[in-house]
Amino acid sequence: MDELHSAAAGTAPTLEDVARVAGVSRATVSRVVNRTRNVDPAIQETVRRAVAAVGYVPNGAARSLITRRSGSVALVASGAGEGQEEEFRTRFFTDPFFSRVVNGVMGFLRPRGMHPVLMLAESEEARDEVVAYLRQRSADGALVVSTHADDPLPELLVAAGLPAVLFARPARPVRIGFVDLAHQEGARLAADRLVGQGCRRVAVISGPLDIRAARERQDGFLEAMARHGEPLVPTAEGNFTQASGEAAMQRLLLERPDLDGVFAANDLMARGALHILREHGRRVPADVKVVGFDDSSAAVDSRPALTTVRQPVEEMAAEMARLLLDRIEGRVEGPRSAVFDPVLVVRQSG
Amino acid sequence: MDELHSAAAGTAPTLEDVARVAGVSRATVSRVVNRTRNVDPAIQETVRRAVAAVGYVPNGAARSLITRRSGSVALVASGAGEGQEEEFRTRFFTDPFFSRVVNGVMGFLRPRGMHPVLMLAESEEARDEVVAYLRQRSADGALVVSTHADDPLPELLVAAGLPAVLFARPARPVRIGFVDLAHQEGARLAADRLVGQGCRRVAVISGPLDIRAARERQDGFLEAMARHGEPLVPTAEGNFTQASGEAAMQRLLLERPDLDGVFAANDLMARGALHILREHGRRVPADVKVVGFDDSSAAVDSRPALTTVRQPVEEMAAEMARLLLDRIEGRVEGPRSAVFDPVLVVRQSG
DNA sequence: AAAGGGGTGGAGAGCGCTCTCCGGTTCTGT
DNA sequence: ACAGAACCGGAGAGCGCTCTCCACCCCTTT
Repeated sequence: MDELHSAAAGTAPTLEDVARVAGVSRATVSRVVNRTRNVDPAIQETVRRAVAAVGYVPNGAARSLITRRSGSVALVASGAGEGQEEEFRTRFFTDPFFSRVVNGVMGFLRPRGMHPVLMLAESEEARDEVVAYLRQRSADGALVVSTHADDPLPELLVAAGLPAVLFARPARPVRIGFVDLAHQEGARLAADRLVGQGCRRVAVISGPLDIRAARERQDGFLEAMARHGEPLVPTAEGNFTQASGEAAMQRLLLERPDLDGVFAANDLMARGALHILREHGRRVPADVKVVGFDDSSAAVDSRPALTTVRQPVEEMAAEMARLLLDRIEGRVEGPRSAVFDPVLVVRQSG
Repeated sequence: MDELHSAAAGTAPTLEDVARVAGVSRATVSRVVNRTRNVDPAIQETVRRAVAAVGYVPNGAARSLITRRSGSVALVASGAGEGQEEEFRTRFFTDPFFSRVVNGVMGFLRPRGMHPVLMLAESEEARDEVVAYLRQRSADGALVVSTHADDPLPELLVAAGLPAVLFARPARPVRIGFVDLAHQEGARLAADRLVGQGCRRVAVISGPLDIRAARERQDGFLEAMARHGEPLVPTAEGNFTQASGEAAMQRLLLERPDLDGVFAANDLMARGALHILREHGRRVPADVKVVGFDDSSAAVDSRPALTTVRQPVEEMAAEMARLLLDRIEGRVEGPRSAVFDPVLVVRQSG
């Protein structure tokens, strides 16, 4: 009640107010509130009562002015080539990948009292804003989900001495931490599966080859197929959207009408392939087997449900957050990284 | 170069440093940086040069300590009944709805130099944290995406006198702004469409009926069907996930094997219905017509693509952000709201 | 019993910024 | 030509907090 009253009074109570009510000094109240030093239990109780009475909540700005910590981290969606900003945004937000990253990051940050601030860095202006935001200490560090190979943001952050961790290994070697997946290994799992299921004429729907992960998935797959004695595998490039997967599948069917296996570099494109295959009268998995990548919600939602290579995005995002907090809180010095192992998840499509 | 140098020196330059280099007072630098009052052009130039030379970026905490603005707003996913926290999170993050809200909110906030901080309020503890976060002025207001009817968060925010706007009209009348859709009207569009396409035996897959929007969509549909002389329409309740839509469709087919039209309260459930219908040998739209709701990415991705009722989530989210900023910046006094009109989007499924 | 040590509360100095005043200069009006 | 207004830069007070000292008390040690 008092709380509401003082809130309605328009002027939020300060440490000073609590101190006056409790009959102690500002410093003592601060110590009780932050559990920063031993305080006489009786006084502690008095202070807590006073805090409750006036409805005190510490002012974040005043606190972070001196602690030099904001309690939040920037979660940055970075990438996009020149003039593709709009496309980047819609693609990024439509992909289940985004939600999974957010979910994983929040799962880690929340119990630690930290919060993610969403930012986009799809243009030079936006990148500068991200750097400025961090430099003005509005966030303690950055989690960067970088898609494009030649994204300049990681290097900008490193140059400015700002704590940052990437999702995906940077294209050029930069002194920065990251989490990543063993994409090639994942692609190998897909290849082994298709071959193991008796496929002899397989094809690949790749992601944009200027994205490292997309290239690694393709390379890993082709390499594994070569080892299986199939050096000639037709490929078609998509951009990780379902529509692009559909288009790629169309092209592959034209090129190789008798194909009996498809590896798509993500589930969304695999789902597109499924649609096209059905339209062309191919039964999956009877006539053609399809293996996706990611194990996103799209894999479960597809009919037939997708056999896919699991990328543990939530765990990776959580680890990314952990690496960043370790940096921020000074537990580690140099950049640290973690590479996760993919797992094959067998469902109906292959 | 200087910029990098001073950054590397570990101690960020302050207004004082810029003032010294420029040979003016702190106040003048502040005025130039903030364009807050006219300053002699020559001095402006000198100051700007000094700012660039030392690589100055204003400290956010110090600034917001005095301006009482943080430059960010909380974007809160609120709801979840007792003990359903986990389910709430996965459902929320899997639904394309979430991404669309984020996209719309960012589109509006970004040009205005504001940033969304993601928060979850699926438990009492989490709700208190959200309120505390706002009371400590770490965010200037809250955008609340509330799913559950008896969500206490809106009232908590109002009671604390905090600026907030909801996505969806609150269940109980609360003095708070919101954006919403004319759900009943949207459902009517769906009913008219199905009847207009010759459907005589239609069924409804509804959302969770303790969610206001879900109930309105169902009520609106049933009412419209009654007006069309079809008072008896079988319904099955889902929870807005594809899996629940599949289960609901199964039940409806059992109850009414001869149905020729289905209205699903969102696209995800409609997609589930599509799958079940195909498994049961029903052709869409030849045998059964299906109309969804939302016009999310799921509508476009489905085969056949969904005829659906468009909810302009991005625009609504942007409007929600606009209403909040109006409140924060004191342009309006009381809570203001906006209700959007749905539009029928015709594709293949109905 | 005197000296030393650990624990606890208070005083006070800032963190880096904005903003109100104030004094000085230049412009306007009569 | 002179009063008054308009304009512009500087000084200085604080926003609300944390944190370093310092003073004090009580307990231990010789």
